[in-house]
Amino acid sequence: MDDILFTEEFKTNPDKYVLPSVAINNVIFGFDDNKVKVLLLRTAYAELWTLPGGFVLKEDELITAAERLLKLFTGLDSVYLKHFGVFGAVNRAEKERELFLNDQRQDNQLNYNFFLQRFVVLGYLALVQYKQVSPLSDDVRQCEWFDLESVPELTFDHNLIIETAFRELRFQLNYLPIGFNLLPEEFPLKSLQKIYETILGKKLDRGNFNRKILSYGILEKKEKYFSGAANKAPFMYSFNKEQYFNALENGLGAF
Amino acid sequence: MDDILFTEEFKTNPDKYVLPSVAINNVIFGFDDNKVKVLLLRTAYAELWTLPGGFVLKEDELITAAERLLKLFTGLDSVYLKHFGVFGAVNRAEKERELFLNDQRQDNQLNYNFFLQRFVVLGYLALVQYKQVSPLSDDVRQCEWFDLESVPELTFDHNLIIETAFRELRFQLNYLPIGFNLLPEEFPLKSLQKIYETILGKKLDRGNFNRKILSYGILEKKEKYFSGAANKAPFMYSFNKEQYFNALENGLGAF
DNA sequence: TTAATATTGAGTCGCAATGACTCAATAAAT
DNA sequence: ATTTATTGAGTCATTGCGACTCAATATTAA
Repeated sequence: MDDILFTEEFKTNPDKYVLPSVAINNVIFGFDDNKVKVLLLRTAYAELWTLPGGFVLKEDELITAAERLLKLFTGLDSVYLKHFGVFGAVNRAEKERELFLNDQRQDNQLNYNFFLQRFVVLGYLALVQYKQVSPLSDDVRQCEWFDLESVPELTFDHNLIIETAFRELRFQLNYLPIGFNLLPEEFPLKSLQKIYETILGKKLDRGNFNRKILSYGILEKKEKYFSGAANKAPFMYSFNKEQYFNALENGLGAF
Repeated sequence: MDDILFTEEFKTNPDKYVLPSVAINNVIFGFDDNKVKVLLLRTAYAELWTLPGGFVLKEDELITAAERLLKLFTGLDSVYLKHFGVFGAVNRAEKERELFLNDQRQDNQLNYNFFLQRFVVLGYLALVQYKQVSPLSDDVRQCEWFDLESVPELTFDHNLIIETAFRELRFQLNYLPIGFNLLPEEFPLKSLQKIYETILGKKLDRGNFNRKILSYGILEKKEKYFSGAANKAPFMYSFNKEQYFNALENGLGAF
């Protein structure tokens, strides 16, 4: 249970339950409306938004901890989740030190002392299907999707963490299950193309893109249609899971 | 100073000086005699070898801690050094738990309790010029180069850490300053080719390799010669640092 | 002096992939 | 009927790559 974090017992005795000075932050990417999205969390203590995150319970494997947090904030399990970097700058809590000074409410102090410690943050990158996520929303915490291009100023060094995660995403574009994890079960080819275009930051030629992506033999054409627009309905496709992961091993070649 | 680690004061009070439950291990790669080498450390407490490593002093940046350790074990600073993974499995100290039980010397016990804690290890990968390294050797600790293919069983999960580092090395071959950091200032083209062949695990055609590597315009031909063998002396080359790092940004294309 | 050895330069050849195109047929909504 | 975007099926020139060959050169050892 993550919610040990919100008990009095944890606040007075955190090192009994979690690995000291180690924290986890998840950069959760989604894709919708032709834009890369990232899931952020409204903090209780300030106007700043923050990355969903938490700590490693003593009995948890690292990846288990990351999965537990992902589940907490999105409701999902078994999605793509991968460590991509560490963040432990000495001064990464400077901003918070000031913010907390301005909030003298007694019952927050214990928490503040805990959060102002120096942590080594393990960054985990998640790729999820936008529509499947139920962003956490309870009395204290609310999650919301943001366009990657309009992420506001965040707590700690979280802006840096997101930048790093996205650079990793771009770098590994041909080695990560990008489409597979970001798109729903069935999708038109253009959606996949848009993902590549967005991440690469450049336009791709439809014919060439289709020629190439289909040549891998990882897609299956469906008979179903998508409707609603004033044009011919595009064919839907789905990934052949087995062949897809097979092909990823060797990389999909560069776009 | 790293050697705080060897004082009584540190042994009784480690959390005062270093970040608790965080450790660093360096996988230090060199290249000599057409083989990839890795620097290992003889442990005081057992026959097993181990990866050079240590802890993060409270005032250290993470990379500073990794650099400090690299310096301690190799005598070098300012080489290529990069985080490549975390290792924090719950059971990663199982092997040591048994080993330590067999050594009941009183003055080792404090140390043992410290090392048997659960740590999250930050893996750093270093590329160094083999000949420039002065492997640490003092009363307690001795470093030695091992061929990557004949690394013995190591402490903890260090074999896994090395495997992961090498996979990263191969994966990033065209994006890392491989040759630049592994080779001496001047070298014959064949040496560079051998590095690529060794890391990729396959033979490359000389003509094609030279054609490609020279096409990047990152190498400068020197007039000097290398002698000693019963054949025409090869030309020596050196990297044009500026153009090299420029080209790396975009990757060197795949071999 | 000669033989053995590995480096070097300068190519060829065919194949596959890529990027930039074009043209026309099709289906769906207004 | 008109507008719109999807779709299929191409072309074409360029580039890069892998697998080659052939001959000249420098060096050491016999």
